[in-house]
Amino acid sequence: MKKITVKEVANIAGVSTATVSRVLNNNYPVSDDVKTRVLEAVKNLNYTPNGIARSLKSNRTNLIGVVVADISNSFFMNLGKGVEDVLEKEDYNLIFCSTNESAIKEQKILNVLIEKKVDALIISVCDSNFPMLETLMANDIKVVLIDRKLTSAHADCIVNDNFSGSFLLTDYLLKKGHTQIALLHGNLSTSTAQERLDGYKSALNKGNVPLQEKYLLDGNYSRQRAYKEVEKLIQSGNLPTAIYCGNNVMAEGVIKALKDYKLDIPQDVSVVSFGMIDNQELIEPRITCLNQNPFLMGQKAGEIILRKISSNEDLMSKEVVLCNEFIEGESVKQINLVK
Amino acid sequence: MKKITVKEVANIAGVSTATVSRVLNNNYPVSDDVKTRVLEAVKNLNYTPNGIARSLKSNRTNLIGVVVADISNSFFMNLGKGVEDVLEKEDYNLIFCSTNESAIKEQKILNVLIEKKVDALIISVCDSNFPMLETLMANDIKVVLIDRKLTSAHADCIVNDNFSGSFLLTDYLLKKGHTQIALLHGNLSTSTAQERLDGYKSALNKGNVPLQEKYLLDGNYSRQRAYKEVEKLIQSGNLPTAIYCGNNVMAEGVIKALKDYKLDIPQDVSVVSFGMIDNQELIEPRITCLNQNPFLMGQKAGEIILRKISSNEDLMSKEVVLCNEFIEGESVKQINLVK
DNA sequence: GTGAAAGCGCTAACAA
DNA sequence: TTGTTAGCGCTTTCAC
Repeated sequence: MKKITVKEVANIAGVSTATVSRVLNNNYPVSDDVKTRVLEAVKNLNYTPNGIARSLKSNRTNLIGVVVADISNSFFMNLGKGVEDVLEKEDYNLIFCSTNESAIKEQKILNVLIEKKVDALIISVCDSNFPMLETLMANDIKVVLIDRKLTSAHADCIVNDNFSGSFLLTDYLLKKGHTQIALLHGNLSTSTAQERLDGYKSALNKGNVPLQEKYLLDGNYSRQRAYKEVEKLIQSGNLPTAIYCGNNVMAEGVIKALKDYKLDIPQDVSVVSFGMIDNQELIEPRITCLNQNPFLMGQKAGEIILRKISSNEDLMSKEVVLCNEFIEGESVKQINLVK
Repeated sequence: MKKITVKEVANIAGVSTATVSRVLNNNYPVSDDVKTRVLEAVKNLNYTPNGIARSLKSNRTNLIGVVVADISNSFFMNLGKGVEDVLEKEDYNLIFCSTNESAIKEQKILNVLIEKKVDALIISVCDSNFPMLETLMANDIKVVLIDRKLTSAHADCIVNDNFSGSFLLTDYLLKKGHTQIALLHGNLSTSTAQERLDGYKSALNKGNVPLQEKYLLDGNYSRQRAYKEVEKLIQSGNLPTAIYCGNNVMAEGVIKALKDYKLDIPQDVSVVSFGMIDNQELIEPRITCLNQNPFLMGQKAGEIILRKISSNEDLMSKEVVLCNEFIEGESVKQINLVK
């Protein structure tokens, strides 16, 4: 199998390689006669240009890295779909990568993506301290942070209003009479987990409900960990009246654990979740939650990327904060207050 | 920002570019002295090799295209994770693409992937007639078909035992006394939908139950379409005693529709599904289904890809058929037979 | 309007 | 063990 290159096409069409390129890119005047001859040759030879060679010249790959914590979490999946929705129209291709919340894996992935010369990177960092940002920028890779932001550095980012959302959920539980509220939080080195923790604390504080260390549980944004933490609560006899799940997958783990231990939601334990679980509408009881919009997040990220790529000037970096929708289900019991 | 290349590194280290390359690739003898000098320079300059240039030379990109029908279907998502599980160890990166069951979109995606010079392609074709196969092979791209196979051409593929699985599910319904069984099938130009239809027909035939055209519903593997088809059944008063859902997402649509119309599963209608829905274990009643193993499918595909890439000889093309696990839930009612 | 030729950054054959 | 150089396939400047 012989490889077909511009050279072959040029030979067949009886023109130079430069002309072939001009016809294909349609960016310089070419006589109609020559044009048709070239296009004919292209067709006959079934020629496809080599994108790699092109990239080497142009310094653009049309590849965008999308790095998230957990590719099997539908939240990140939908986020990716949002990005794709915007970028595919512009003929970009996405490389999806999953860090599994490991900074080491993240580091490795980023190095590969730098080598691959992705034009831009959309990343959900697994630590709010992110030294690689400079390296990426030094390599002329546009970066947009998504869902999770950094403590210091200024970079474009799209995030949720985690603090307010968390405050709202906690406050809702308080209003329903709960004071024994466990927070199953994610990896605290992420801004999302940290801000949700802050919102929780703030609501408790406002409600004059003391914070109890035993109710701060680290679920590491993992279904399994969440399951185990609930198991521990049950076995220790420390069951709170409500569990606030820090994200969708942990909520799934919690619901499964309660189900397995024959505890009823909300009769035995109330449950709320930051983020909606898969097939939420098919599950009884409906879980009261904050519905994020990862697809929209992805779209916004895609749009920013496009803007950054096209306008080469350094735009002011921008923080987009998306609001969440509160969905009231039947997963929280009204507790009678003992006055 | 100056771009760092082998040249810079060579200059700083006081050696030739060839030597730098040799040190980096560690494939030719280099004196220890030189080696340390080069590595030092690499470190100081914070040099990362340009993978594009490398690819142009080596004719390998370490990029694998994964083309599926619907990236938001967890079945394909898990399939992708399986592929990644095997290939990431070998430093391959995946480009995920979604055809949305459109042959036109598929065509476009494939052309892009050819240009991008992916080393291999894992694809769930949206039509069992797949003329692009030749073009791909002509471009020296290794191809593995996944989940769906072709009518004619011989290509490596990993598929499910759709016929037997479908027969089993249908037969199960028959044994439970059902004779009015609607099949909500997918796009019949795919082998999966076709084989499942065949299995359904075959079981009916064996059970001496006549096939009823009105119960062959095209859901096009879409949640919305499935929902609408059920709505139509309900409104027309033609409700069968059982609905067999041709895949997981259609099952979701069906359950949602029945729920919205206040029809009880299994009291009013029985439901079975080819493929397990998301959070199946949290949903009441448990849906009787065939549990596929998309992750394993993905792994197998990854393994075949690796084998094809490393051994350059043309191996016999191979068809791997995976079996499914039957999971009995409580979504099918026993119907008393009128003798 | 078209061709010749340089060069993107890297690797490998050949020389030394 | 190390350096020189050609060339991967394409685009684009410069000349005609």
